[in-house]
Amino acid sequence: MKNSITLGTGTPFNLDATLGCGQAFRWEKGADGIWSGTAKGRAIQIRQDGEILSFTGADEAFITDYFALDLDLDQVLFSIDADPAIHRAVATCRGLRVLRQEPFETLISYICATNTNIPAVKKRVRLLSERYGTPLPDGAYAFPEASALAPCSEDALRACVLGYRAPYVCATAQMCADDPGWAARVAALPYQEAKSELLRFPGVGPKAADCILLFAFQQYRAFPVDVWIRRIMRRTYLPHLRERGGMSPREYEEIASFARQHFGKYAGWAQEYLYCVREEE
DNA sequence: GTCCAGGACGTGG
DNA sequence: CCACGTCATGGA
Repeated sequence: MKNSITLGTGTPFNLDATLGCGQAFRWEKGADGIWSGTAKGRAIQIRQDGEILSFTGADEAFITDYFALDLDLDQVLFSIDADPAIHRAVATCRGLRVLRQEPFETLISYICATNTNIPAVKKRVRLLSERYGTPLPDGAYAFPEASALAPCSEDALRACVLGYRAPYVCATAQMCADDPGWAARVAALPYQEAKSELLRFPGVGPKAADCILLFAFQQYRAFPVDVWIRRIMRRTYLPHLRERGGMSPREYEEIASFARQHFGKYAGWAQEYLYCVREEE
């Protein structure tokens, strides 16, 4: 590995938890302990040995930014540590960090992530990249630009096993290609307005919008509620919620606003720690 | 085979 | 406002 960063004791970091928790879909861990993946047009390999982070394909500034190593994690964890349940999650996954991902990739990825499971999302994103992304070293492919995805037919996208999501990806990619400033505009807005902007994209509902805001726009009050998080929140904090069933917009907002009140302005980080330790039953 | 998954959308009440 | 059915796909 060409480059390295030595993490101080004041910079807790857990590479496995960060790349394995399902926030990014383009990383794989090899048997040698090395994670291989792509981010923002780079093919990167990275491994962690205690305080030593070794990597190729990017410089120290890029790695520091992508993994948010410049953020005071201890202060974040202290602020969300509101009860025994989140305390346990933090103890288990300590060092998990919310990435700073690329907006268009995050937007399309979370449209592909509706009503499905993580392995299937990874396959869709991989196929989109291999077929419409720029080749990178070592047989990797960058996630395609909006201008590369926009001309695709619905059938071509359906062939990337997008299923019924194909027309959503098609229409959203065209909107982005026609409006290259969309991400900069969203980045400049406060949470609620930014969320309203994202909800204009076909295939983006409340949950996907919150994921995009959390993972690509550093809107840390965003609290995505999927079936896992709903289950955890019902079991731990909101026992009056129905046992199961779909989530109405009202219930989604009830859960998310409770989380913001309970965990504070870094509720999204709490969400990632809870999601990381999710269990069946 | 059945059930479920990082849900969103259209329709009818 | 709400409830409900539907939408492909793959893994358990």
